[in-house]
Amino acid sequence: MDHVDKILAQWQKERPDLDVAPMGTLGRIKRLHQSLMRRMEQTWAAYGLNDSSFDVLATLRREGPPYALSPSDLMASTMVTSGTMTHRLQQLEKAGLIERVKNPADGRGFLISLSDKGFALIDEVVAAHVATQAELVSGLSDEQRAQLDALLKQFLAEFEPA
Amino acid sequence: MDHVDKILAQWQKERPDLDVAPMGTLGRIKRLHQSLMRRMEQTWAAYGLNDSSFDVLATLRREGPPYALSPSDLMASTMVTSGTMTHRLQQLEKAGLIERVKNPADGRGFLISLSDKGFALIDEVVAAHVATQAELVSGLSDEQRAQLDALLKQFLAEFEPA
DNA sequence: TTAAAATACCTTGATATCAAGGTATATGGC
DNA sequence: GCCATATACCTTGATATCAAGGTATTTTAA
Repeated sequence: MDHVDKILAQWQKERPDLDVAPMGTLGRIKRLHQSLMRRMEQTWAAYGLNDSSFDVLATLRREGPPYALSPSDLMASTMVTSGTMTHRLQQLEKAGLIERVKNPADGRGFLISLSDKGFALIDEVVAAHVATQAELVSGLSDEQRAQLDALLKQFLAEFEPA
Repeated sequence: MDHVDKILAQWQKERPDLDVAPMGTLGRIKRLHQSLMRRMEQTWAAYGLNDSSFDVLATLRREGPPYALSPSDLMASTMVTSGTMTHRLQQLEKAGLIERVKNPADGRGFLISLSDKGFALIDEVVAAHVATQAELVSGLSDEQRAQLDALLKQFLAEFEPA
């Protein structure tokens, strides 16, 4: 009988005409997401980053050499709008973590690349981030996590078709 | 090989020293949350609401008669800060969906209650919301959903101790 | 009784986000 | 070659959120 179960019981009593079982699943995903994000934010904050800035730097880093993508590529990878990406890039450029160069192949666009400082920072932060994540999932056994992965993957496939 | 698998493969190549398995689990929760919220927002928007306003109205509605709670109770139920709740209540009051009365038992505080209009609206919206949720989980069988529920519940228990 | 501490809620200032629309450049059909 | 359309990115305006701090009231305890 956790918090979500209590909410479902309240609805059951007030609106017995509704089948609120799916609300339990989606409610737990929402609350879990919130708790997980809050913990991960702490790690990022320790290095002067947040979800947004980590997201961009990590996307560039894991891309491999030459650690550069266009703003459009970054928008697609991180699932944010162009206005949001513009804002993120301004902050990161101001912090000296990325550099932008005119795209030689397309006069309309730019390429965003990790600065040396940005590369060094993200390489350090991602290690701390992975450690935080390991701690966060430690409440599940390896087998349970594998089972959860499989279910989440199928669920997600509905919304991110290959 | 979904989007998250591709991200893990990139990290595997770039940083083979890190165990990124937990990142898969947490990444799928994040992306799933984002997709699910976007779809639910559409339903709320059709009734002039959003996540925030639905959250408050639904909390009051499922509480049962007299459909009233203090701002502090609402903050605890919805896991937001006092500033956020103040803002939400201002919007809802402006829209005529809630009413606030001085708490007779505690001169420092208020009680927030559903207006007739607010009650009628949330009763209609929650039905549409539940239908949306049923649609969202339709990609999983009942058995898979039950299995997912159990794993999410255990996972969440780590962060929301009874 | 009364002063200190706790509580309830609001205000302020900063950041992140999105939707809609704007400007510059590239591309494709004629 | 040239114009219509598409693309790439930025700007604007609005909303949501939080952290930190403020004011009023209640509770605690000397």
